[in-house]
Amino acid sequence: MPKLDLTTEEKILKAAEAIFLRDGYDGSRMQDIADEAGINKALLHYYFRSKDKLFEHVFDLKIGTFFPKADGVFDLDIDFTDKIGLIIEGYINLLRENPYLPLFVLNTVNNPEKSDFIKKLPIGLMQKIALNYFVELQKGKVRSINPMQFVMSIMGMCVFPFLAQPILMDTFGADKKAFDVLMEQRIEELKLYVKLILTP
Amino acid sequence: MPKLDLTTEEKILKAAEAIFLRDGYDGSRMQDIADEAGINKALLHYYFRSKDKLFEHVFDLKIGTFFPKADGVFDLDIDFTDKIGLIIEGYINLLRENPYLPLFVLNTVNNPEKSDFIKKLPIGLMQKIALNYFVELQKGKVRSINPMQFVMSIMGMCVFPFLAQPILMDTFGADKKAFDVLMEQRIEELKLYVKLILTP
DNA sequence: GTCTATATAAGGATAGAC
DNA sequence: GTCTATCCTTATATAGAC
Repeated sequence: MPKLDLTTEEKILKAAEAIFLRDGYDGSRMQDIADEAGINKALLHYYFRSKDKLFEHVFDLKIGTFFPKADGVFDLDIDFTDKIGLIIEGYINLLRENPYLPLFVLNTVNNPEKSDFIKKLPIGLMQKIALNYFVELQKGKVRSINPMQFVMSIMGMCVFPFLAQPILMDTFGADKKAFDVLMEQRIEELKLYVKLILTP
Repeated sequence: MPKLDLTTEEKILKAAEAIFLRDGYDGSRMQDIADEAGINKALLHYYFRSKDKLFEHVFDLKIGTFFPKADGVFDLDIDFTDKIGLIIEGYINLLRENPYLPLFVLNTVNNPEKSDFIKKLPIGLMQKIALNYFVELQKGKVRSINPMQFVMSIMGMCVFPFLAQPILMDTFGADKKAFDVLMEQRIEELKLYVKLILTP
């Protein structure tokens, strides 16, 4: 796959992203990245000095998309339940574009040598959801639950199918297309679950 | 940590499990496993021939615990909702004992070179849940949802916190003990969610 | 900036003594 | 069965020509 209109640095980052996300940090070879980029190994070091540094660049570029992006949602004049629904919809659609991202991030933060990468994660939305939940609870518009447990549940329900994609595809005899359809349908299913959980 | 009352083979398997689960296949070194077992590298090969073979032994030993074990549950004379509740309780308690297991399994099945390990997964319970769900649906005792999506959701809600444990501990400023308490509380929270989702 | 060639180290696997 | 010493391949990283 030629990327002739990109600068060398862009070619490297794009290739590194593909390889690191597919094979993980330990499983990736600088040679594989060079091949994917259509250049040679030495250039990787010329641009990024080391495998570690290259990895960190890739991580920084992708990290913004591990948590759902939904900054404007809480300014909308709709029910809290519908706001959560919009976040879920945006998140699943984002994961459909980046199916390998969750495993990549979770491996990184679970790697004892890379645990300080946790600090890079944008966890603001998680806290924002919990905060807004309490406001709604005061108004008596949502059931009394544990907001941390709720947020973990939302993320788990959105992320897990992508982590387990190979298992699910094998179990259901599905291909990539069928899996994607399943994820598209999942949006409405999860919106329903959220409504049932939150409605008092 | 000495394990003097174990046979050498047991010592190796125990050490290999610890290292493979912590560092993953690619991140693990035969030397690390030997050190952990208190023996030398050569013995690993004497007993298991290769790193690949050793890994497969560890995988086979642990794989039974990736999916919840709950064979007897469906014979009990209780509501379907309560059966699911028992499965969740058993599963989360199992994960509390094996917090690294989900990432280990998911990495393995997502590894292009180990994708045939998927065949080893005991997915029987997943199908059993879906099957029993349809029976209950006929009786009108549960809401009409998509059972596959539901099963994925249950697993995601149970498993995700353990995958994201380092993030959660950092975010909440919690230590291992506090995290474990959070997971214990999670059992009842998830039982509530299931009840709200399934009750017509 | 980009390449080829090479240094240096790490890691899996084996040989052979005990 | 267990050890030390070593082989051999692979991988990161650098040197130096163009």
